[in-house]
Amino acid sequence: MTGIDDVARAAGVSAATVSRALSGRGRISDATRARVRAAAADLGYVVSAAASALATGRASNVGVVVPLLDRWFFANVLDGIASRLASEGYDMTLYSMSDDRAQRDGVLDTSLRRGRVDGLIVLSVTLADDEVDRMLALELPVVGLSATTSRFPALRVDELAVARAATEHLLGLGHRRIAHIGAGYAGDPGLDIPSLRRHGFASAMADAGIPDAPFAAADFTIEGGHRAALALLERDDPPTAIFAASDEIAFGALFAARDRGLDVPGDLSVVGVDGHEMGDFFGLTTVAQFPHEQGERAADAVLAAIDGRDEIGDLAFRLVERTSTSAPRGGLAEVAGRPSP
Amino acid sequence: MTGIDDVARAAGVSAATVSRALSGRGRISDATRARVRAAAADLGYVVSAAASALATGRASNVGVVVPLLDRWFFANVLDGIASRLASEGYDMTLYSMSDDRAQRDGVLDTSLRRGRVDGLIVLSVTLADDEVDRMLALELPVVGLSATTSRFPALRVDELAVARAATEHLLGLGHRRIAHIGAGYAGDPGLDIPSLRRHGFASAMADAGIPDAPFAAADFTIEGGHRAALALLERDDPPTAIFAASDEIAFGALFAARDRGLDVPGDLSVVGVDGHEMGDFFGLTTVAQFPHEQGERAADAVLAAIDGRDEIGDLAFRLVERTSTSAPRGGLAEVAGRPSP
DNA sequence: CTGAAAGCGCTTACAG
DNA sequence: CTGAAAGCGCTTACAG
Repeated sequence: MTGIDDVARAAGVSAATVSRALSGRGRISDATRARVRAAAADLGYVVSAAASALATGRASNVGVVVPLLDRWFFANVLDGIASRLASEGYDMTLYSMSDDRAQRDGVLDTSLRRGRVDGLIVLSVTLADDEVDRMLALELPVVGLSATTSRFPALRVDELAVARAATEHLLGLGHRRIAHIGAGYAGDPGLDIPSLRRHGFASAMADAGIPDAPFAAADFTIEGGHRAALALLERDDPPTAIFAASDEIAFGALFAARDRGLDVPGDLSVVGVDGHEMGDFFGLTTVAQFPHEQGERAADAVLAAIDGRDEIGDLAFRLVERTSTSAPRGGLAEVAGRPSP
Repeated sequence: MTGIDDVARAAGVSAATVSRALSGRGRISDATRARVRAAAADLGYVVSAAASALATGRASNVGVVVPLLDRWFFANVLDGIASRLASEGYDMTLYSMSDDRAQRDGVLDTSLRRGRVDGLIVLSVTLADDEVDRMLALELPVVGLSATTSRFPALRVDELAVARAATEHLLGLGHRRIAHIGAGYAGDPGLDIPSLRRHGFASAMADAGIPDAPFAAADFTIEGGHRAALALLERDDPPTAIFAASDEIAFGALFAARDRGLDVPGDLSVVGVDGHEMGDFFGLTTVAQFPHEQGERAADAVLAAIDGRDEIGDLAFRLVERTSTSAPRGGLAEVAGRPSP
């Protein structure tokens, strides 16, 4: 491999000067800098990551702690992180935290302690308190993305507002019998996403004068949504609209409507959350989140944190109206300028 | 940060001995080894990646070159790679090769040349010849996964056999009017996956005495499959079965059948390829591949290559029969023991 | 089996 | 603006 001395020789300067020319740090004449850079490009020389890291204490590498690495959403987040990091000259190494105890310990107690990274992005992994302790003990800048703990800074979307946006969209169309499919109150109700969405739904409904809006529990899958929606549709007063806590749940609800011979949106309106890549095909109205952009934001935030700056803030979302929602059949939709009684 | 000298002091030995005890290399008494390891565990000491890499020339890190990091399949492959690598003490850093020219150059000419990795796994990125040149110039062990070049070793599934399995499943059920939806002949027909699948289909049909089986082109999406299937179903002699080159295409075909009021599998059988996570919900018969296992195999293969060994071989696939395929209505299915005329 | 010492390839005060 | 030299934290022949 060609090293710094080869470049120094080719450019007729010392290794120190090569280092300065390439890193941009320290004063150096424009002429020498140009000569050195040309020589380096010529020889295809690139600074060794290990030597540079050892000498400076900076690894130019960011770790990303991910849950089961197999969800559509996370893959998109990763892509966003990677693209932003790359443009700043950082690499990205992945640490996957599954449910396997030994594996998690390995990540926290060994992998992450090797000093390979300058900072950490933690995607929404659910961490036990002692795991957070160990992560903080690393003394590394940490940025969470929808983290389920508040012990390190995290980018979040305002999930209460997300749920309100979906619910108010339905209310605005004239629906009153609106049901929610999601998960029950699980972890910290102030941070747990399913809890926040359910809470946002309930409070939007209450504000509209509908205190006990129906709820059905489901895990975040098509199957779960399908089953829950079927149950909801069998009630004596079936809902005219469903707010599903995720797009996959919503897909399940859409299938349930077809199975029951219901027209969407004529008989049943459905709105989801996520912006799933298949949503367009299903014509699903949804509150889209932007995983790729979230990844970029997270990358910017760690880089800022590594730099001692703070770039924590709220993440965007947007209601995307498609064909799965409309006014209820025979419903009294509010018409602009003619307020309902 | 606690360093090797702290451990040496605590254990009452030299740094050299600590290094030997922790790495397992070099002779050392059982007693000292135990004492050193205890001291290290006590202090939470872990060898610095940078220092170790610089001293040994080994980074204990594998690079994974990935295409647009946003497909379900790749996410699963990555998960497989990560889990296997982690258990061998290796980290995994990702290099994403999008369509952006500058970004690809950055990966090939800079990131990968930093010496951060001991080996490379290349997921099915389509590489230009000069890009392959530059990758080989790295002089790193490289293992491809379904690579579109034969200039480095790669793990592959026998795509001809995959297509035959799907087609023969349909033929065995008694279908004769079988259509294929896939992509046209694109790259190297001997390596390009869509081409191989189409070719496998055509040859299985030809072997069954059906030379010019219908084909419709589509990109590998639900929309593409939907459109192509609709076209196929409008023919004078619509197919009784469709072999789709991917599960997403197959989903599109399933939707097309519903749109046309066709019963699946009564009026139309559909078989896909992939083992998509939603396949079960759709009841889709498919030729499943195993992305997680593929990832593990790829990890094993680079590790072997780093070690100078060869572990290249074929990847598994399996026909998974669900409810989207059956004998054609009124078709003359072969009955066991009663061969058809 | 164990230690002292050189060396891995850079970076950065320190001089000049 | 530029160079000589020490140092980053390990590993590994070389002695003993």
